[in-house]
Amino acid sequence: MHSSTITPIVSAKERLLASAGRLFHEHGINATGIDLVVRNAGVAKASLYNNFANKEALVVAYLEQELDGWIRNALALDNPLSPHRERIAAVFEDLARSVESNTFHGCPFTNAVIELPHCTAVRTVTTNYRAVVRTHLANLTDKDAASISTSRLVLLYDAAITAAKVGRDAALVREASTMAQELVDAHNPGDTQHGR
Amino acid sequence: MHSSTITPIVSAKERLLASAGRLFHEHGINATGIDLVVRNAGVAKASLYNNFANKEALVVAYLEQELDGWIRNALALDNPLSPHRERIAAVFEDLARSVESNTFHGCPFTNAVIELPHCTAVRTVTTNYRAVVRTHLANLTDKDAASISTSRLVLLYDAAITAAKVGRDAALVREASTMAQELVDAHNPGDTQHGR
DNA sequence: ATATTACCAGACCGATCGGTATAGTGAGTG
DNA sequence: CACTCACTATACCGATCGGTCTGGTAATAT
Repeated sequence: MHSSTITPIVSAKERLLASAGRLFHEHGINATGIDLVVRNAGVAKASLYNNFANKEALVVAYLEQELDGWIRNALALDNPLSPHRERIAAVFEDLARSVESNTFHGCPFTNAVIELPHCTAVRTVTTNYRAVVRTHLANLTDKDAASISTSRLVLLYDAAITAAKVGRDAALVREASTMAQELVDAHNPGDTQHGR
Repeated sequence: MHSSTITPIVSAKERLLASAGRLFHEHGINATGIDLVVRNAGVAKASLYNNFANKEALVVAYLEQELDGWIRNALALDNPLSPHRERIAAVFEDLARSVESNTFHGCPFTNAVIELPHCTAVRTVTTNYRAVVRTHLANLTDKDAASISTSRLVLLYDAAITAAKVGRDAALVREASTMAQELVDAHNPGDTQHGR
């Protein structure tokens, strides 16, 4: 296929992924039937099975898309010239904002693992996601990814998401943010330290 | 009904709740059909609908049973004569053990909220559960339930559970435990303080 | 001109879902 | 004895599930 190919404005595959992204995330994976995904995408059912082997493959593609989005968002939020504590705070602040605007429906990976506890493909993508989060948090503090304080940041991020989704408590999210900043401060007594 | 009534060794309702407890928790609520619950309980389908209005009512009863079990377990684990930090550590240690023995399938309330995001009855029981947890953690440190450090303990408990279920990482659970103990120590400089 | 490709519309499939209805059993009570 | 009550067993219901199949259209490639 050459670059001159026009094809539809957006391909059936893209529309399906966009539809799956909305529906799976807002209403859950098991509660979202294939027919609904297809109708919502404005696409023929056959187009789904031309692009994905089955529903599970669609779910995995959806999660990979979410992982990609997480990375993009994380990089967009980060200012490498800011002090460590501010870079960390930005991560939590983004979460707190989405809780308050009621656009938060939980971590797509956690939700997927809970909805499909025996699906190994889901576990694999989720493991990738968690590694990415850990690495990113480590980068924000210029710490080795294996360090104890990185584990603590991961824990606080887990906590904030659960408190947001299950507890519906933005104050808890902000408290987690405070804890994370204190953690960074404790390891960087010089305060206004900068990233790479 | 007099006390002389024998009835079956265990009633159909009890067997249904036991069956639901196992299946909902291990395989998820949506993945567990009514027929399976009934068969696993060794009970007639009609007996289910004689005791519960519908599946949702069974789910709520299951969660109430889990809440009851959580409280009983928490009290059994607690030694009010131990120092605060040990009382807190016991909560996390119990969690870490169940992760390592692969008997941990996540928080039933978190799982239910994610599986049935639009069910208000599930939200209600879950809110109760979270209040119970908060109060218990506050009691373990003799702190006012509204205090900041109680919020932090709640966050660390959320974190430990998520790290266990999604991250499958007992080391993270233990790290959360350490953080909780440090938190208690910081607020109780006299160390070997005792409860009520 | 022809073959291929990507797509749409929708009928259709067997399986399973939550839930109901029918019929019968066995122990406890008046 | 008749009656109730909790229970079992199973057939059945409409709806929906994930997935397949047929048939047709429009654009591209050779």
